Amino acid sequence: MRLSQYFLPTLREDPAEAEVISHKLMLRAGLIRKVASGIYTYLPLGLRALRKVENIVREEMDRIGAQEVLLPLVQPAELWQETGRWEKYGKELLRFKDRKEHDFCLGPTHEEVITDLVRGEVRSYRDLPLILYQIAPKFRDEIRPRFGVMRAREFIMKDAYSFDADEAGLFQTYQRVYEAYERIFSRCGLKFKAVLADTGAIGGSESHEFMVLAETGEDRLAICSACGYAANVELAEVKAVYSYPEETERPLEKVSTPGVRSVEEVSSFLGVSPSRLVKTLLYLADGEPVAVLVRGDYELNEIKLAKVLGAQGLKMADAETVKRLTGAPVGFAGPVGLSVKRILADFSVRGLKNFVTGANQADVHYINVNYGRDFPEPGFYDLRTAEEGDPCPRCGRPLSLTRGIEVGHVFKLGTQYSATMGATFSDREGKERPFVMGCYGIGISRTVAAAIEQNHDSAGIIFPEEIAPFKALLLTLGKEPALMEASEKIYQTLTQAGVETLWDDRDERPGVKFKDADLIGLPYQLIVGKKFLETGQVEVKRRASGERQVLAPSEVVSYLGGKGP
RNA sequence: CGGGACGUAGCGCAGCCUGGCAGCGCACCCGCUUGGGGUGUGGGGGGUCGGCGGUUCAAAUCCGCCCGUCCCGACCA
Repeated sequence: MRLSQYFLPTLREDPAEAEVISHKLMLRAGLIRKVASGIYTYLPLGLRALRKVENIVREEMDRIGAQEVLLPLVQPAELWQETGRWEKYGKELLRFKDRKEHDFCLGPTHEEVITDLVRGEVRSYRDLPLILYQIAPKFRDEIRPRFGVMRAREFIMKDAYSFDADEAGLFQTYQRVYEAYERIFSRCGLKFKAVLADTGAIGGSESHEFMVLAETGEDRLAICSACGYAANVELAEVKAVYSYPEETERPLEKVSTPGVRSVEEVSSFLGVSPSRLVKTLLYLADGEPVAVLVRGDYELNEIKLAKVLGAQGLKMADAETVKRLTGAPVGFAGPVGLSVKRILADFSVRGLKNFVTGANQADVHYINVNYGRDFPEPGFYDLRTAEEGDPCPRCGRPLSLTRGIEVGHVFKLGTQYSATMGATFSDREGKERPFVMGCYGIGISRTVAAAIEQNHDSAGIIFPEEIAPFKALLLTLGKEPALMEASEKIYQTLTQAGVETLWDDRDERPGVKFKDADLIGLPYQLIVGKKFLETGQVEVKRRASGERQVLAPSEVVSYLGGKGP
């Protein structure tokens, strides 16, 4: 492709709307343009990168025997009503009516559609296992789209669904997909980690997330370098043992703490370490009030809490509810005399004596609080978020925390969709059984963004070779006929040899061409300029290392791995 | 949805407080110049100042409502 005719609008300056690096670079390098919040157009260069990722995914999915289909983006309400998700899914599901006033939605995921397809067509255990996948747009009306295509409302996803006869089959299929994912992200040139994950809204029994390691990632990961345990912190079990020195219980006492609410404030006001504070958090679990006690220096994990409570919907009590339950404004809740029926505590509170809590009264805290004496002993559970240095739940060595971008997610679904939708097959004995399902996603557009987040420098993108839109950029520096002729010849030769080459044949100064070259980040830059006129040699610069070497034009093709004539 | 910021040429911004000719840089078009890291120079085109309403002799500027965008928190590939 000749750059003089290629639709590649690059920007000199960072667009004001972009905050994270991948977003800035994708806009500046002419990969994407925004149409509305969370909705993007892919320009030719961006689309090529997207297609590279898609093709890797396609090859690896096909390799494990998965078959590609294309499911509709627009889906009828009836299917969603069958599984109950029409009501449960929430506002991310964009609903609308057609001209006949029938309800439809834009597909945020496709379990219903695929299960509907398979229940109609697959009758026998002989046809199993079956893995179907698609690479297609999804729409999720995210509350807050951000970071460009990293968290967009419309995005490209590969979603796969597996159907097995039994749990053992699902186990094997899950394993095969898991391994395919490892190959996919390795081939994309990414540093990633598969971690244990929560199953969230999709549901299911076991799940792993594939995380691209990056500082800007929205997820926190707990990793054990000793035994290889890796989990999203939202899930990571805390097995810490808390040993508190023996203390005699001192008399309960009220202290005046005017306007002092947060753990930090109380801690510095009373001159007591946050670990001697117990915060009382009020939640509504399916509408029922619950109080949760967590040591002041730890963070409550809402996912763990929801699981312990078996609650579908869990939300923090709003200021009014807090006032109603405690009789005090937010910031002064405590377990002593609290009229909430259910009180839970994190293990970190067990054994703690003479701690500080709110007194359910404005501007007052209690000191020397002891459970069992001042309020009934609560049930103790693992309710806090894992922290750096907590013992690994598997081997006990200290965990380290890092950040990641979720690019893939695999779930064991079991029979929850097939059973509710009546998707069954005949087993060997002729008995009807529900399919045992799995589902497997990859954010294609997010993978491109994550790759850029992980591979860039101050000058621009450094595309990993496998997903680069082109392999090489040929830069012609100058207008002399000899340069243009030689460049043309190199360009033709490379193209014919199957080396995807973009030729910067524009009438621009060298500086402009170099800046754009580094910005768009193709792996190789082939420079034909003054030195070529002097020596007849082409200078090859690797974008990643900056390493340069000179080659005769005839050597360039084989250097870049082109096919011979 | 709560909290914060912003909306002026394609992009990045100034002007607004204190109402009075709509500006700067980049990009774009024409000329000359230059030609290995965003060359220099001369000329030129491009604006419902987010929208609607109000105040005023006069509104980008003051007031009200609305829309949009971005950032921070609860969702997810």
